[in-house]
Amino acid sequence: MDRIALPPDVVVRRLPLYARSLRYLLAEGTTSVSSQDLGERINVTAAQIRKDLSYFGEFGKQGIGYDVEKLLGQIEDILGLDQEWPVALVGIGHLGEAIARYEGFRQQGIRIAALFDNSPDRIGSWLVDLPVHHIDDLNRVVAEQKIAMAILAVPATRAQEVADRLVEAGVRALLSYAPTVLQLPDGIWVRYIDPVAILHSLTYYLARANDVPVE
Amino acid sequence: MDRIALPPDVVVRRLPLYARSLRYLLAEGTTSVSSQDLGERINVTAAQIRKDLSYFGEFGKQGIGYDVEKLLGQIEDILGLDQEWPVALVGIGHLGEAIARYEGFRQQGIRIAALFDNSPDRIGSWLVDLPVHHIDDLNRVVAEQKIAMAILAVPATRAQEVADRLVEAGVRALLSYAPTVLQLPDGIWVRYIDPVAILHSLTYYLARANDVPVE
DNA sequence: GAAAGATTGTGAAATTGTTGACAGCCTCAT
DNA sequence: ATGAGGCTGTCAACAATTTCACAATCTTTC
Repeated sequence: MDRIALPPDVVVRRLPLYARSLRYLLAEGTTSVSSQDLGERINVTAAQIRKDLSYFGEFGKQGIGYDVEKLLGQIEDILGLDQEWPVALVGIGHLGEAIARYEGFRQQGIRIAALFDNSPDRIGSWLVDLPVHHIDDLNRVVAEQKIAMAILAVPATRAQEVADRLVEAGVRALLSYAPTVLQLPDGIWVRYIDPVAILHSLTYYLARANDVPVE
Repeated sequence: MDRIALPPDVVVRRLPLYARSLRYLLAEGTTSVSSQDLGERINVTAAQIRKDLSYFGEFGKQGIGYDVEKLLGQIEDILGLDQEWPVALVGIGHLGEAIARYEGFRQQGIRIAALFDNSPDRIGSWLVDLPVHHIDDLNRVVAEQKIAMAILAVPATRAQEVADRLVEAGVRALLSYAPTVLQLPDGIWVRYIDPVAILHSLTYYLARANDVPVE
């Protein structure tokens, strides 16, 4: 059986950017786009786009390019965005609240489906039409709602413990905002969002900008 | 003149993680650590840590490892964290507010120094001891406070325009939360935080988890 | 309906990043 | 003092990723 090579993770991470750009193109009424044009919009080379897509099949037409709507649909299918994904949000502080209120998820196949916290002050309160559950209800709610993905917005000190409980409850993919690296079993996917680390990597270049004259 | 190779950007991005882990070790009272131990904490191989550090000098002792406090100080110096960096925050919606209120920045050399928005409702109001400026005051405030870095928390539709104005005002590094790729001149550093894109890359694996049996 | 122009998909080459492996050094125990 | 054990820094091998470059194919024009 002739199996195509599995796409590397870097490629999988770029697909959502392609999809996003195609959505903008579609909204602008553009019906067709070349790898060149698409690449210029997102600062990626045309060859890279073509190569990336080639991991999944053939989507373009020689001499023409890609049909925007069709390619978007195909990438969304690849990403599993033909269905809506219910997501648990754990940690309802300032950040958790901002995440819960963010409109951008729902429009893109992600539905914040359940909120959790451990503070008695917050449990039982409502936020954007959802009740805040105690974290002890994780197993039940995750099972009931068939939740496979979670967002962690808890303090670093609690992150590992919460992650363990999420995994035990059956969650298989995590997006953590906590500034700590989680130790998780195989088969669980994690990504991190860490603005402090990002800013620290930027200060490196700013601090050195004066040292390194353009020669 | 014997110049050492410039560190690749991947390496610069990892330094803040090393620094963060060293801070935890320091807080735990650990005085010395090997590349092996450090690596296990953050899921990075020992060889990678040693190689990464080698771009910047020699910091360890054979047979012993690294002095936690000293290495932390050295990495912070490399990253330019021996000084405090004032940062402009543009866009004071739910997200901007959560960012402004986040305590994690200040403790790590990043000071949210000025807030900007364009909504008359918000301008003039105060948030964590800072007034919200109109975005037209960008040039003045950025110059006055010697701001070199900014966080964008504006809608995607406004992001390019705001980024252009920031660059014109003299900002040289940007962290954008807007789901769009910015076009900026050379010499300006940008990083993106895009939770939707991240979740979409995770749905790929979840959607395929059933297809791909572990063989 | 033939030629010109555009653009894909893809092997091969080039580049970039990671890991292996070990000489050399340092400390501690005897 | 000397030997054993532990660990760094680095060169070289390896792996992953990106880019090149071009045959194949489609559309448009004349």
